[in-house]
Amino acid sequence: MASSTVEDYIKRLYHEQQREPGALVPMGRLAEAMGVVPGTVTTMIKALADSGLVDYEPRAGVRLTRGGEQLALHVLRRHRLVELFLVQTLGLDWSEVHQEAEELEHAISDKVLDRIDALLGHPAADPHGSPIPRANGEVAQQANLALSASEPGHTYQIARVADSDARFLQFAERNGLVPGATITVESNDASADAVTVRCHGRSPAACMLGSAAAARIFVTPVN
Amino acid sequence: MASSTVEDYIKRLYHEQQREPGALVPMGRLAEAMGVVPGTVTTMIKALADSGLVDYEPRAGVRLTRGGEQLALHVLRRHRLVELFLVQTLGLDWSEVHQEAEELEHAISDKVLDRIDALLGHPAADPHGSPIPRANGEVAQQANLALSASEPGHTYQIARVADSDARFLQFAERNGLVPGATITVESNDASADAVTVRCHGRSPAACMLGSAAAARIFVTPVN
DNA sequence: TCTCATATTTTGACTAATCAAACAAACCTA
DNA sequence: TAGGTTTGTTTGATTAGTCAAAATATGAGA
Repeated sequence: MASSTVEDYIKRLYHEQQREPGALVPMGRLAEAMGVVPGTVTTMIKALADSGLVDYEPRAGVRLTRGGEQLALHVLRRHRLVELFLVQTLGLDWSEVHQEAEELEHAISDKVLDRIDALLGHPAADPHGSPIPRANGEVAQQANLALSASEPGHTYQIARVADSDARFLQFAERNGLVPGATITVESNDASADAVTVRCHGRSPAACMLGSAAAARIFVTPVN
Repeated sequence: MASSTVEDYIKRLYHEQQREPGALVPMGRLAEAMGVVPGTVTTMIKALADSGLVDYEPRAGVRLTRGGEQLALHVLRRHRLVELFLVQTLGLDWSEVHQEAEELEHAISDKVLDRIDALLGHPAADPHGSPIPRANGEVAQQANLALSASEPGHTYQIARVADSDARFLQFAERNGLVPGATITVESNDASADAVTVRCHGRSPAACMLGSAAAARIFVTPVN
């Protein structure tokens, strides 16, 4: 059984790897993501390499093996099902469930997870729009077009909102920037470092986001 | 924050102390209950004494302080609410929830716990009939008359069934020996080391339990 | 009250995960 | 390509929790 620390490293590595699939993740990046000093990551990664979960290339970086990826998907499935459960069944706010799920994902058995999955009707995505991996390790491809890279004048549907910052999620919710919402990009000006969007079916006028914020919202083109 | 190991020691100590309130629990007993060697308990208890959770009398035993008891009740509240939740909301069998709750009780936040409490309608007892401590630390007194100490010919209501052995719980359920059931003791013979009970409103004839099993069922007299 | 069995404590060692700080390699850049 | 910066690795320590086995205290019986 993988310890919850191991699960966290593997999950984080999966996450970092998503940005550039197949590439080696540098140790420093993983250290920052995990909130530990680089030396700790070196030690840990060598142990994970010994147990076959990662490929480690000294001084270059690290990458999940197939087995490591399966573990990551398993953890992610737990995390995302728990998040949805907390919103759907217990009525928590989507901005707070990420933190809660960080703990619960390590404590939940497969049996309980299956019950939750059934109770929720075998959902495909968590409250932030991220796909929930199936028990067999399949995952739907997730939307990867960031709002910060969108075209002015075009219309999109929000697919996914990065889930780790509670403040940002509250802001997004207040402005109707939630998965499923249809928006039109009014401007996306690199020099102003900002994006303006109009949210369909909403009374308030357009809202503006800095590009750092816009980079946390992922969309799919409509039509 | 108490680690989950600390929470386990405190919870176990509370449990051992229930048998004889106020008495010192010998180290050996706690070691056996925790499944560790005695030396480990000595070390751990000294640390718990330093943090004010227990009173430790070397070579005599250990006892919870008021603060330790509050922590125990808090852990127990989580444990029992989780058990009931698993039965009521997720449909698990009462024989399997104890194990599941052992893990979950350490991972659940107060916020989630409150939601569960509300969802279940602020229940007073877990699926095995043990009282659920209130958030403020109050607990109802639990039934302490063991079926093994019952009087032949008398009628009782089952209040509580010890929850740790899944096999026994399955047996109890099959025979209608669940909290709330009304039973009449037909015989309780010390020399035969067995108790025979008739379960009201049940077609099968009386069922028989060894006194070790009967000691795990707690009853309250009717009339 | 002496002795022995039993319970408890101590000591030394181990694992997992971490940090601080010294060290080494890689990589720019002039 | 020589130097300096950045990035990564090593080393030595630390904390929590544990075990094995040696040492010690307690209490009960003779």
